[in-house]
Amino acid sequence: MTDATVAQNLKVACSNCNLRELCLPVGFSPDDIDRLDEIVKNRRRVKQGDSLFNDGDPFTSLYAIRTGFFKTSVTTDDGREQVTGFQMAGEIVGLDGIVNEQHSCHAVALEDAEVCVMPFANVESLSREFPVLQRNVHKIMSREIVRENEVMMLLGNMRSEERIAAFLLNLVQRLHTRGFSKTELVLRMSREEIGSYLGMKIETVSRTFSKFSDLGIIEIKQRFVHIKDADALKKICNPQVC
Amino acid sequence: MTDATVAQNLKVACSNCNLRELCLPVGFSPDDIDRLDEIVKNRRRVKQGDSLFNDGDPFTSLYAIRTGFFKTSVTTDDGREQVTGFQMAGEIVGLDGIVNEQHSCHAVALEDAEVCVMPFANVESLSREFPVLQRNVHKIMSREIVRENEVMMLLGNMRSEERIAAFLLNLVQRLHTRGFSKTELVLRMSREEIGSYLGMKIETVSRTFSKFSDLGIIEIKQRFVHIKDADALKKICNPQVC
DNA sequence: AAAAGACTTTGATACAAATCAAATTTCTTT
DNA sequence: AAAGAAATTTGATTTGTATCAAAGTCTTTT
Repeated sequence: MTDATVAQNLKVACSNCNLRELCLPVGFSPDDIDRLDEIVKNRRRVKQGDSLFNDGDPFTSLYAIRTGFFKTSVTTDDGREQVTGFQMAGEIVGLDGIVNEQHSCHAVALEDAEVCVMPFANVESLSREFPVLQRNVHKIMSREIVRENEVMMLLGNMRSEERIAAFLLNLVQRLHTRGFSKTELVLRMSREEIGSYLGMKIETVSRTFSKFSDLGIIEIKQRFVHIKDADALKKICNPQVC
Repeated sequence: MTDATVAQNLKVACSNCNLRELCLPVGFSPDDIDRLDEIVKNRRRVKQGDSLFNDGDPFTSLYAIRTGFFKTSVTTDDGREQVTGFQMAGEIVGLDGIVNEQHSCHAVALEDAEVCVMPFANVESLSREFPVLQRNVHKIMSREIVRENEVMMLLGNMRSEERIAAFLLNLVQRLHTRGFSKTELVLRMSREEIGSYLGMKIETVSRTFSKFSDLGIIEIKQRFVHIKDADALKKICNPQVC
């Protein structure tokens, strides 16, 4: 362990982390709250473009994102990439590694990031002790399953305009939960990565953004997006109902 | 509780269930194995075409499939259905319900089925007591996340022939694990349901089967499939490598 | 500040799969 | 066993998105 890591350890404390409500359970009793800090071993910085873990890496820990933005992706043997998700502060990555004790996807930082390293052995032992933490871990995994169900619906049933609309609404909603604007956002990922996530080619992503812009639904300048008409986006996602 | 349910309770015993290795952890000590039986409250029969649970139903239990075959699906407000998976004996359904304490998908029996009802409260309390069970529950959820990642790859990146090839190989592999043939299977789902799962229309599913049949890769008669050339299917899934 | 490189947008064309349509086969009901 | 309904297959045509191509914009390097 380097001196830098040791120094960081002093700061590691879930008990007064401002993200706690996002990533850990509420309802811990005041007496037990300090025990929660055992869950995090240390923090780790990941530079933009670097991997937090790769397909095939041995699984040891889950990672709670403190700052920064990640993508996760799977790749075929012949080199095709499918982005499986974009993760932001307060979200957990690494759940894919539990089943085979090794990771089956890549997690790459899309901007400089810092994560809390939670050795899975700690997560499991504390979960046995604290039912509220156990329930939280189960909910996090279940949430991921439900999210992926929704992505399957996007990929299997929706046309490209619906996919982009749903994507923008989802991003801005999650950012809003974190205190950011309801209407403005900065895309941390490239058009290519958006396309990979949504099963579209880069040109189609670009054309769809342009179309929404022409229709006055959004303003878009590079990676900056202003959602001018969220209702229109909702209508596009869900044509019959709205 | 009806008399029928009571009678069934007498038979419910994970400790000598022939599916135990599929659905529950190995490595339980002989002393503890009986405790495992507490996890199942009772069994429930589900007729072909009936729902085990529906979107919106309150979540109380996970279900281990004893016999029969299920599909799970999500639906949009405007009525589009996306099949999210097909489940067979030894597999667990209901994980989607944990996060919001209500189900977000439907589970429908594709043939007469019987499931073990595992109240989630029991699963959680026994998990706290038995680390090997806790680990198993985590693995089951992680496996589902990894499976959905693979489906995202199918839907986002693969063409229809690749999807069908991967689908057939996956089904026959899971059946083989359960002691069935490596080369012959009976599809329990309609062409429509296959198409919904794979993001294809029924006509494309049919054409793709016909093409594989013409190429001598499979024989197909209605729902019966004989895989004559598994290597060819693997080659189709993964063109560069094989 | 110029040059090089990466990323994005826009246009023209091609193609895989969807849609529309009809025939065939299988299953269900009487 | 016949009639009707449902599911599946096959054919013809359309269409949404991919592909190919080129121009434009932004970022990084020298």
